[in-house]
Amino acid sequence: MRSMTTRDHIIDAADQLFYRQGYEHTSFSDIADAVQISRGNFYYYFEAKDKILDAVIGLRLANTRKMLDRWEAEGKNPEDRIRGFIHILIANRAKIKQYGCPVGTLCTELAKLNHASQAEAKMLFTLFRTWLRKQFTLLGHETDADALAMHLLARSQGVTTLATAFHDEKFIRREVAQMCDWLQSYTHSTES
Amino acid sequence: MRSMTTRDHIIDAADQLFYRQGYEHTSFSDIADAVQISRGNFYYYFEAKDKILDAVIGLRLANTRKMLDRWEAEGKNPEDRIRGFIHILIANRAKIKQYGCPVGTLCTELAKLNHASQAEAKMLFTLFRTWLRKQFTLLGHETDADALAMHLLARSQGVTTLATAFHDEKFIRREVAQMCDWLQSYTHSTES
DNA sequence: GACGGATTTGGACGACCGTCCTATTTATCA
DNA sequence: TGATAAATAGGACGGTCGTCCAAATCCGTC
Repeated sequence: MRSMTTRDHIIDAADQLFYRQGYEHTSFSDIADAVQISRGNFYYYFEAKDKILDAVIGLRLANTRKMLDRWEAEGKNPEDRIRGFIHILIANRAKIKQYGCPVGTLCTELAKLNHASQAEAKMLFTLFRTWLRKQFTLLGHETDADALAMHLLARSQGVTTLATAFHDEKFIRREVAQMCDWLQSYTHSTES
Repeated sequence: MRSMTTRDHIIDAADQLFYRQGYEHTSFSDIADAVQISRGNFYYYFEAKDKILDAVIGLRLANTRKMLDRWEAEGKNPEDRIRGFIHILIANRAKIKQYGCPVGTLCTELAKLNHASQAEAKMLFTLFRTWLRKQFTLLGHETDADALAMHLLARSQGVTTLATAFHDEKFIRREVAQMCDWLQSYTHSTES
């Protein structure tokens, strides 16, 4: 269907604009300009702005799930997979320096707007949390797997916030190395 | 001067509203309602919205400096002082759960708006960074004092982001305890 | 009590917002 | 090809935004 294509284009454009400019600061005109459709045509696909946000979150959830599944398939062992997670900071360092983490910044913005879709956005975090918890469980840390997952998530989030504020790429690399060390010490300390 | 009082009231109200709702999402009407003045009176004190933001940042800078000076005077030793920094997470846990960190969220928002006052907002982070660096230097970690300061800042920021997303107070306490452990291991490992 | 500057008021302004509506174009298929 | 539906265009709408301004009010001073 061609309509699906247009709809997807809208969601894609909104996804990027919400990330770069924030949800509220992005207007219909911004999205319409990016997709090259008229502003009015918009309501043929979405009845309100909130619905686009929900669609964008849905897209991100789907993409995140796909990515985590891929990591699950490609990573040789839990340690490698977690290291893969840590390294998104480096892979996305350019965008992170400019706009921060797409998940963290969206959740923070929605919290300030007291927006109805906070729960859906939080689900993005939950996806990573659950996945990381699983990896730590596989590493033999059943009892504190969730705490370790949250700890790693927090470390990553903190790095993105400061990297954005200071536009510091070396800082990202340094912290990533430290997180990998932390991970390694954790995986080996229980092996011995 | 009575005019100073009104001006200060405006800045105070804007400070709180910017924190709770975000800068862009806060309108002149919101501030005027909070201060109980007419919307038009606003421009007698500030020629544009940007100027209020600058004033708010200036207020936060002054308050932060005062706080850091107080910590400097009250803390018995560098370790105690850093522990004091870590514990703001617990002292402000209620607000953090709702709105995140005032510094981090402002910097992130301004980055997305590509706002001219990004540098001033970043200075808030620099204040903490410099202060922490000094404490770590006093602890005998001259060479990596700045890296340790940034590390601790990042850890704190990450905790605030996740605490806001998950509204989890226990998580804050757990991470604070961990950060204190981390600090302690750092202070004692070089003493021996 | 009258003057004059400081302060405050409330509304006007243009611009943009999200939303909605009605033509018009495009595609589908009997 | 003509009828029908899907898709698009573009402007109208009410509201709110930041901004500006002229009039009204306050208040210390002579």
